[in-house]
Amino acid sequence: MKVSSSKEDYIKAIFHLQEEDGIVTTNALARQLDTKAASVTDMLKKLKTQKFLLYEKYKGFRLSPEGRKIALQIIRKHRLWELFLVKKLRFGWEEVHEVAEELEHISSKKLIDRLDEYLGFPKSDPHGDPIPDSSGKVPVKKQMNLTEMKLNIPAVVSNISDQSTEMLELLSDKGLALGTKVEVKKRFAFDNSVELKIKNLPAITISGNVAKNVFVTHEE
Amino acid sequence: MKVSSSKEDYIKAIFHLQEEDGIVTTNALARQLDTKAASVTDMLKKLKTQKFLLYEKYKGFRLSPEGRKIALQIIRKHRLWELFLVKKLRFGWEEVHEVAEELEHISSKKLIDRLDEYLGFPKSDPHGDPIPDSSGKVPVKKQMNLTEMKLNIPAVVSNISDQSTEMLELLSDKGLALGTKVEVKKRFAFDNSVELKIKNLPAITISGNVAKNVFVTHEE
DNA sequence: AATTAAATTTAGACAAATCTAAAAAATTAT
DNA sequence: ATAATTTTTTAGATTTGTCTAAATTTAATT
Ligand SMILES: [Mn+2]
Ligand SMILES: [Mn+2]
Ligand SMILES: [Mn+2]
Ligand SMILES: [Mn+2]
Repeated sequence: MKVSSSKEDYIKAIFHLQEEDGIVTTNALARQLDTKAASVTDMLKKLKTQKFLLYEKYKGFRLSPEGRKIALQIIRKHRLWELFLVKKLRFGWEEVHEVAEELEHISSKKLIDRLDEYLGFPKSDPHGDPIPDSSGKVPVKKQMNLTEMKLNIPAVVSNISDQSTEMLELLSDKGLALGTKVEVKKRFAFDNSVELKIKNLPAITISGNVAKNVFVTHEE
Repeated sequence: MKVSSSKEDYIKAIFHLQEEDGIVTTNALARQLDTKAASVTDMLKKLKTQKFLLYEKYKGFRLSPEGRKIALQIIRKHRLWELFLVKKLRFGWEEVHEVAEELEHISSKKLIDRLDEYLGFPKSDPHGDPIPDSSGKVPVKKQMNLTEMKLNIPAVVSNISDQSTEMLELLSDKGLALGTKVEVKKRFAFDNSVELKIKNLPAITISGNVAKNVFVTHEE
């Protein structure tokens, strides 16, 4: 029972939207997959028939346990390939996604398990996202705030604990948001302030007060 | 101007049949690709429209220069991936073909050139077949099969043209593999069978049928 | 509650790749 | 040179994934 690349992409996108927003809509999925709402509806029906999806028209949908299992396998492959590209083939972390979008559909299970081993059973990909293991279990990713981060390690903003308008305005002005990739370049013990670098932007400095509310993930 | 996986497989198969037999027929192609003659004809028309093929119905066909260029790129990718699987992921040489059949369709040129570099710009794949370089040039290697070898000259097994499971099993049993050093000690004109000596092993005899599928070179 | 707007689904069409069955052309045998 | 056989091509369907335009359902406004 093989799943087409296209179906795999749908399943994966549903999984991600489900994680982020809790609920997934036809339009959101169409936007994500760069396709039309009508095409999405067509595919939802097929995925329902194959039991990857629980779906009742006009009422919404979500992945079945089967679907979830497939999503995690695709995500595992995607992230292992991304790491391979960065670690072994000297790709930049910002250019690997597109290639991994293709590589994730290679079907050999042995290949991906050997790749995992070759990379030393890594816990997270170049963007700091966790890599599900062979059985689909996802390692809990440890978050830390920017005053705790090691220097010069790529990290991704994963959580902002103070979500007051004032804080969000400040972060927005500095170019920091959820998902922003950032590296801590310097830390000043005097006041816990940190100097950050975001790609394509000049270096910025934020106070320790701000830094301790911005959580990031990384690893490996 | 992207070419579908299916078209790439057709182009590659035409290239191989062209090399082996000089001429390619609709039926031979159908057999090779495990499909039907009618499907082949359909595809030939499409490949002609895209100028990858010179084709006149009932008169036969052959790759255009453009088609040949694409074939060599696919073959390059196929063989580099095979070597990667064997050298880096500890796959056996007999199990890589199937996986490479998928990997060869990954489109990133940068990926394949980096892989080439990572593997040290190898000249041949795990089966001893030459790997075209980035520009499509194929390293020439003067090979001869064991029925043509002069007697008592050290040589190295460089290629095995029949890669069926049965053949590989036989060779494995006799102690013959890629890279094995051998000398032809006697040749029997009656049936083209040859007697071989491999270092540290008793002399062995193989039939002319087997011998003509085992190719050797002098250097490396 | 009625109207308007937005989201979702259906109807009908299309391109790609494949198939079966039948027709046409080329080969081989008589 | 005719007839029989093989090879190749066409005709017509099917499957998968996509699209546009129109219809339907749900949600938001007045
Ligand atoms: Mn993908
Ligand atoms: Mn990633
Ligand atoms: Mn292939
Ligand atoms: Mn090979």
